[in-house]
Amino acid sequence: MPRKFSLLIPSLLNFSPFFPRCMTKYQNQTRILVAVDCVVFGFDGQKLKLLLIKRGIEPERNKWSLMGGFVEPNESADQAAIRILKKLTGLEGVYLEQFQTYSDSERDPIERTVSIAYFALIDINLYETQISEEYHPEWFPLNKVPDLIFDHNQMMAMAKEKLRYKAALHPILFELLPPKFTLPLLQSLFEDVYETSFDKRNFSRKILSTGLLLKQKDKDKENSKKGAFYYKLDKKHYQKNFHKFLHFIPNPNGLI
Amino acid sequence: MPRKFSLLIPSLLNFSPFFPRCMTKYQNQTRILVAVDCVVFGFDGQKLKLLLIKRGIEPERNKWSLMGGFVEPNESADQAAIRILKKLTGLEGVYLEQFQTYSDSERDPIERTVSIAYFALIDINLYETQISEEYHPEWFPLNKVPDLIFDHNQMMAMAKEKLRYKAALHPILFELLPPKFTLPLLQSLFEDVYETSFDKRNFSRKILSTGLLLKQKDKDKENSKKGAFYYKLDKKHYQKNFHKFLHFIPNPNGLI
DNA sequence: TTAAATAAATGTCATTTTTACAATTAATTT
DNA sequence: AAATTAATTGTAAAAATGACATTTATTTAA
Repeated sequence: MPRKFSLLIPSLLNFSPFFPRCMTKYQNQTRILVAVDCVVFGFDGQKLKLLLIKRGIEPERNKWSLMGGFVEPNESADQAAIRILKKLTGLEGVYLEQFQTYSDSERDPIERTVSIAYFALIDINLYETQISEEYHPEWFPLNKVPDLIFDHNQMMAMAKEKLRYKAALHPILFELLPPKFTLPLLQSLFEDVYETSFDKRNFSRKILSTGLLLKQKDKDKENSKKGAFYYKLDKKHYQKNFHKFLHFIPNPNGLI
Repeated sequence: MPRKFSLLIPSLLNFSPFFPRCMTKYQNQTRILVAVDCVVFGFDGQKLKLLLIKRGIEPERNKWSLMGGFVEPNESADQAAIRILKKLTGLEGVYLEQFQTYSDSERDPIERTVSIAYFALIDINLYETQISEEYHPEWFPLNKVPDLIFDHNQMMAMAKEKLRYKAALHPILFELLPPKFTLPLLQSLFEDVYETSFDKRNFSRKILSTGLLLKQKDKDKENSKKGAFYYKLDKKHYQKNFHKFLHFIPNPNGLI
């Protein structure tokens, strides 16, 4: 005969005014530290990069890690992730998505901690280094990410996988670009994310057929003689169609 | 100047043998109850259904809820979900997927609890009622699910969404069927999941083109005069191609 | 036994989407 | 004015999709 679930048995004793305040209402249950960790992606025009911080203290001194922190008493994990991301990058309103919760009982050697992992996509141009010098953050290209603490390697690998998966179907990679961008830049971003190359003609046809982009009248003249037209996201169309399957990568098998 | 993250500051005091055992190593942090909740799907041949349990005690007595329980000291959330699912259904080795962690500080009125939500797909034929009579479980068709406790309505809605999303791209709905099934049965499952109807010819062409199904020599004679051939999953092909995009639902927009 | 009824199985054509592939254009540099 | 560079654009074949009806196997009723 299985034990009843404790979830179903809150202690009625707690309603007594004489009951010590430090006792909580579900009895005989283990309370666990809950943290969030953020896998922060950025794109510098050449490579997809990850923002990491360096631990200044023991244990694991000088090892790199994802940016994280504990969930505080009156905030949700989403709010904690937003707070932590702001602390690291100075940015608010960035694309942030919860992708997996890590709960192995041994994952943090100091004390058991459940970590709710998020990935963030930021416009790297808006990132200002000085804001978080305290944490010695650095950007690493994905193929040069150092060994990370705890299970952060695994988190990073899964975040990358989720990014590839989602970007094949939904217009999330635009979150990594500045408000005005060119098609060649967009293509190089996709190519770096999927570690492959696409045919220019097919790529632009696919992208433009979504109707998400508005061609601008001015060009980027920095990167070529001819110059490439800028595009902007059609914000309304973008928000409306974000959750639709857009199939940016028609046949992503083998790439994901 | 922002405070340092506590994650980075484990207390060295803990290494002292004189330090009280009840103190933990990350100081001044709030520990929180961590639970898992399972959204259990089954298909009875007609309708997609959800397995719910009825609370026998206050508060929220007589209200329905998802099956859940606290994560225990030496288990991961995955292990907790497996344990709880076995307690409810008697089944092991079922398809189980973590889909979202709910952490609103007010989500459980008794005491703050973070819940890691899973959805499970089971072959309803293997489910044996008597195993968990303790919880008064019942199957509900998706359109007749009663009001649930806490944020379980939200969990259920998101689980349904994730199921639809994933089933459009990957062969997960087979997990709801017995080892031998007919194409008409499979189609009625897809139709119920997406609340729509598909053309028989196009549906079977699409399904068979994946190469996942092996036609059997015998027929199901229960549901029609002519009888419909049984199919089985090609296990090797299934495992190999599970994560590929198979596009079962070619244009799922509007359905998801 | 024959006919009627039922649901399963199957095929084709038009349309759309995808893939593969190369020439032209705009601007700068020599 | 010619050469260079990278952006822009088009087309045809192949594959996938969507729309649509007839044939087949079997049981039941006449």
